[in-house]
Amino acid sequence: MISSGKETLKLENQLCFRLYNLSKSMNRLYAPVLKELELTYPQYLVMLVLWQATEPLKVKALGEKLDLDTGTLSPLLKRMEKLNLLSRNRNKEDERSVEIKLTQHGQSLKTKAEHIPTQMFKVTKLSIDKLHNLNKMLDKLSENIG
Amino acid sequence: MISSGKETLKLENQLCFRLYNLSKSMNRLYAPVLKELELTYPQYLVMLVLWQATEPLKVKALGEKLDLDTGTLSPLLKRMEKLNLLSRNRNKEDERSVEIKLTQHGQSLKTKAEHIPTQMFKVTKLSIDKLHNLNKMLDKLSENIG
DNA sequence: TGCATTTAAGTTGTGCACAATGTATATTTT
DNA sequence: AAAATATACATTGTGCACAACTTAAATGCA
Repeated sequence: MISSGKETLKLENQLCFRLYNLSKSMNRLYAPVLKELELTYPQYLVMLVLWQATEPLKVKALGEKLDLDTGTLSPLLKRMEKLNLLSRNRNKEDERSVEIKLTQHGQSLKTKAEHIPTQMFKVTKLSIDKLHNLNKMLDKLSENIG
Repeated sequence: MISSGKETLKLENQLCFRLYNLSKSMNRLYAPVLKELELTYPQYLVMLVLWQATEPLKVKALGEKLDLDTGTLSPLLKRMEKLNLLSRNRNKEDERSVEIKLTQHGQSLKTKAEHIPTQMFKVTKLSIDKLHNLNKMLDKLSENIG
């Protein structure tokens, strides 16, 4: 039962705590694998977006895809530029925006990353059906609270 | 299909990205509600543990329940002590350990927090059955990767 | 055209997470 | 009992997240 009783304040009953812990667990799971590419987890997410992109992406577009604001993205992208993963250039047509492009090094990392999703899927020990089902439930939840 | 093909590196296909985003969304959902109690989300989790506890908890025990190490907990608990939420005292029997106890103020906040789980449950727009089902799937995943 | 408004990034400050290391106390081993 | 090991917590340093604010360029409109 869901009511304002004794049980509701128990840590173990909180969906948010499960998501918080799973997110941390995932991070820890990815960290050693990504270390081989010298990437942090958020940097990996940026790379995922850029590897898919067919043209330079503005910071704003990146932020929308990753649900991150410039307060997070600006320093993150600066660090990635320093690591020679990408370039940041002011758009000539609109000097407000900055275009993010992979460097050759950044592009070349894609090959080394291609095994990661499969490897991680195996670690979850989920069947493909269960994964799809879970994804669907999480998407629905995202839609409801996002 | 799961294989090392084109699709696997797509951001939208990553379970980890869903969890990462949902965790952030949850945080944002809780932030304004917790602000009324002057708590951050991790501080709220600490309070959930302490509100349930029948005796003072050692930092280590708290860390195990929350899956946080002392590098995170020590400064977090210090901030909470400063906010007059809890006290930190060296154990007389074992000077290595530190006992965490709620202050009266910390204890009194429990009443003000009692509406939060129910309120948050409503926001998710999930049925109780679906919530239980999702919780079960997430616990299973936790067990597999944790 | 001039000025207010909007838009795109960047900056500042706070609070986590966590790896790596340090410090002090307790326990175990010899 | 002395030395080695283990335990509990703290500290340092890096990298996010995000709120709040700033800066500069583009757009809208009187």
